[in-house]
Amino acid sequence: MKSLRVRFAPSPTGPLHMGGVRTALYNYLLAKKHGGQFVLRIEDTDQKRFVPGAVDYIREALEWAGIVPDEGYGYGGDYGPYRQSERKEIYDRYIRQLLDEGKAYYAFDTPEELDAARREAEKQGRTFTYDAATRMCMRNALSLPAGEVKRLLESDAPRVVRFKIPEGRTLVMQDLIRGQVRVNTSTLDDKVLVKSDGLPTYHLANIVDDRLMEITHVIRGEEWLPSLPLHILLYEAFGWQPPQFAHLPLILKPSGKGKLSKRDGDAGGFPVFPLSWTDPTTGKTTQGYRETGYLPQAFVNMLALLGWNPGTEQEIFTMDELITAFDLLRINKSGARFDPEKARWFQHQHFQKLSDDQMLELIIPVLEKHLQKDIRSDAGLMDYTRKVLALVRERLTFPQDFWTWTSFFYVAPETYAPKAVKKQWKSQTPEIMEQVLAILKKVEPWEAGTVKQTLSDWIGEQGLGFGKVLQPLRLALAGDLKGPDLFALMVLLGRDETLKRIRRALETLPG
RNA sequence: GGCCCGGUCGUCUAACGGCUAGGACGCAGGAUUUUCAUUCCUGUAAUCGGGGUUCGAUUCCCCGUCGGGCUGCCA
Repeated sequence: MKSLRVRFAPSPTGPLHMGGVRTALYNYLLAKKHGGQFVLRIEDTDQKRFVPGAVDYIREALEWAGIVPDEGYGYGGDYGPYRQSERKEIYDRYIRQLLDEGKAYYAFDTPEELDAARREAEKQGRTFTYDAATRMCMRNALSLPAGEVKRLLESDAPRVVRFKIPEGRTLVMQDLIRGQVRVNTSTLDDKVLVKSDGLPTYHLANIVDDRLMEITHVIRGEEWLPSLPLHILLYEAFGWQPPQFAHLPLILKPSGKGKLSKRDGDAGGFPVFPLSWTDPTTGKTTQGYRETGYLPQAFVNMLALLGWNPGTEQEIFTMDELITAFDLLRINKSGARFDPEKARWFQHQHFQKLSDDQMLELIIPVLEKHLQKDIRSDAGLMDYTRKVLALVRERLTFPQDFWTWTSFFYVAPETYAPKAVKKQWKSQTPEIMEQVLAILKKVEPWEAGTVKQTLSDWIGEQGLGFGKVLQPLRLALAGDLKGPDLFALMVLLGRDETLKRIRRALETLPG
């Protein structure tokens, strides 16, 4: 049995967008599910749009997400080269064949002439199409006298090769996601197959490569659906059996109209790229999911469920579980609006699945950044951090959250949240704190249980109410009215530090 | 404009032509807690419109409408 082969074929015109990662992911999942191969091919036939660094970005992004190609550019394989700019001779051979068989023809119209034709048609309220109805009025090998064509071909006159679309046929095509798609070939135009620079356009290169690389399933974005008839016709022109096609729905903006773009991320404060990207011309950096703190498994899980569902109520998946559950037929037909809130939720779920040690590993760099010192070599600090982490781990979504919840475990507060002070530091508070100070000085042993018991008993005796004592105490220790268990905080800080912080609050805050 | 593809809670989605249209995110309320957060419970809210086919339509067909894509010597 022939093995299933799929490919992801991005164009290196910039950073890979999350929609591109999803396309790669679906290809990968299908390949892994059926023991097939996932191929990475670089479609760089447009040299004008080539962006340095984009190819490396694509590979790094895929690897980060765990979508590792089995073969392709940078991964080896028997079907190379996997970069279209290195395959010109191959395309030349196939285009020669179409030319010889009269299925394609040379055209000499300049960009200016084509522009003029388009404007002219527009004036009459139509759209210009280079097709059976108009091609005899243009300058090409079909309309010009043979001698003139010969002269032009021998000169250095720019020329392109166009595909001669057969007229008046109804094409009935099969799409794995959409079912039957019908199109009449008369609505198609004679697409350029080879540009004046001698390189093929996407359409020709794509068909030839998919054939030569023995691709069995083409899974790509819906924006390619309009060119499916052309591709089918090309396979037919070569006498080849086309692969199976699946056109994925688009990822749409969280709100408003249209498909998700870089701008939406800037405006909505969420990433649209897997990794950060620095534009080589402007030098501007755009944050990626990785740098925002997303776990690759969360990113992948979120992406997988955007347009696909397992048919069960399971939402949290590992890559292996996705591979098992994945099915092309359960991909939706309609575009999916991206929801940044749900992305956060996936991240929270996956972050919580981490072991204490895994979480610690991610938190250490955050801590090092804030404390400006090496943590790993300080066994005491490592041990302390483990204890702090245990207190706050369930409220973390991103590694960076650790510091916002625990800075006061490491650094004494220098200021106190004004709103909290106003609400909890009343006129009788200093007096209460003085007594708390006295009690804490002699509590033995310095353990959460005893401290809590002693303080609670005292509060009961005084008839004060927990809030009146514990809230200002928290304020003194943490600088704000938030955080984990107060007694755990005191024990971890140690008696000296606890007393010190209370005294400082008494000196600083209004008496 | 032309061609093509879509339309179930605000969002992601489930539902052999047959239960009260289910789940998740979000939001609201409640419980727990010394606080914030987490967690748990409850609530919230949908089949685009009109025609058909059928005993019965979210589901099938047609029309309209809305949304999206394409309409380059880009991919």
